[in-house]
Amino acid sequence: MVKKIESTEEKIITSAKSVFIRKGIDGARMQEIADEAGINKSLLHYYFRSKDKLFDRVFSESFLPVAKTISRVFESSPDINTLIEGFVTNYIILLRKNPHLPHFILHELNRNPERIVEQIQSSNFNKTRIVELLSNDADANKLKAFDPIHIVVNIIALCVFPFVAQPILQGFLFNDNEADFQKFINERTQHIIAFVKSAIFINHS
Amino acid sequence: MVKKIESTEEKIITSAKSVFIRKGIDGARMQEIADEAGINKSLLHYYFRSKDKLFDRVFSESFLPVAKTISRVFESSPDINTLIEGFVTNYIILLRKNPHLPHFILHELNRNPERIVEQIQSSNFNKTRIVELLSNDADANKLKAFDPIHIVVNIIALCVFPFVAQPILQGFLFNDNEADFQKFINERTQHIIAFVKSAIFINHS
DNA sequence: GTCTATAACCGGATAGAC
DNA sequence: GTCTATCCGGTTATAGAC
Repeated sequence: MVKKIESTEEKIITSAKSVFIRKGIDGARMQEIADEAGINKSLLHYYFRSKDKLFDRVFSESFLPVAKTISRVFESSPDINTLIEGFVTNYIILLRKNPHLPHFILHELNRNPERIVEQIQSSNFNKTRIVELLSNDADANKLKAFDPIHIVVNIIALCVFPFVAQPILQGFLFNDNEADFQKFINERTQHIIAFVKSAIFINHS
Repeated sequence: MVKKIESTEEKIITSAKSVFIRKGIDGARMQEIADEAGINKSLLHYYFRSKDKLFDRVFSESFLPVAKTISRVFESSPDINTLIEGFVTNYIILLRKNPHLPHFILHELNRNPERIVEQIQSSNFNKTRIVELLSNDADANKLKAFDPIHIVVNIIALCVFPFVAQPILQGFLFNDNEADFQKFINERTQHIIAFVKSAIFINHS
């Protein structure tokens, strides 16, 4: 592992990500971002001019990898089985690396939906792909007659929700035991794949 | 419908709910709450002393009905079928009435988990109930061998996620067409019930 | 590019008249 | 109980030296 020397700009982005994701744009303080980056507060303005512009940069850089990952799996899967396994596996890996990302994105989306309309467009996500895949297998009588759109939402919901709701699940279900929650997350990929297949395939073992 | 005359205190609570739920505690402005209630800003402090205390009141009043609804269904269901149907039906009704509530609760939970530990306790939610129900039917060989905890999380995720992610789903999947999204939500109760049953029951039609 | 000092602003909270 | 006026702390943003 090479000890990477970060430029000032990179240091700012790194710490800004950390602070914005934890506190949201309103809760974040420029001072805290500066402190965490080990630089002076006014340098933030020198590099990014305003809090809003810094936030925009952080949001894009956070959102894009997620959209890319989803998009890539959807594009490259030849059948519905591969799609489910690939999507859940890769998405959970991504979420484990960035557990607070879904909450951050959902929060800022709700606060300011316009901010990311163009981000969605630019990620050229092809939603018809899964509909195609599901339709093919449905024609072959292997699938139950569920609406493909609901199935897509289900798969994403099953992956994302535990991360968004970590505090409440940990409190309610695991008596605030973080280790038990992590164990739960570790089992999650296999569980979701089995659960979804069991739901949608006819005569699934 | 009786035209209810709200006291000043009630008017404040009503508008504070609306503003806090839309903006979060950090984004909310006392001035905006006062404007929406049609009263003077300093009256907020006369009635609730501080923004934090006002927020606490709003949060309890928002969170409790949700906890109560969940708790009631869990307690009163004699078997797993009734539980799934009752839970999904009642929960979606609740969410349709308060579409921004999940996002609000999840956001404030992430920002400040301690704030509601006591709320969770006071709702005396009995999590062992569903485990019992699932274990009984599992013994009777009617159920597949899924971990009950995952199933509980799955059901909640399938209900809650579309509401938390409304802007992103509407943008991605429905080309920003609100009516299409509402149609999707209308189908949701029946879909989730069918999907979950199909996943967990052996030889489900 | 980086720092110190400070301006400009905003928002929660209070004082006090009515 | 309700209002107007004001305070005061904190936060973003800028000016200017180095």
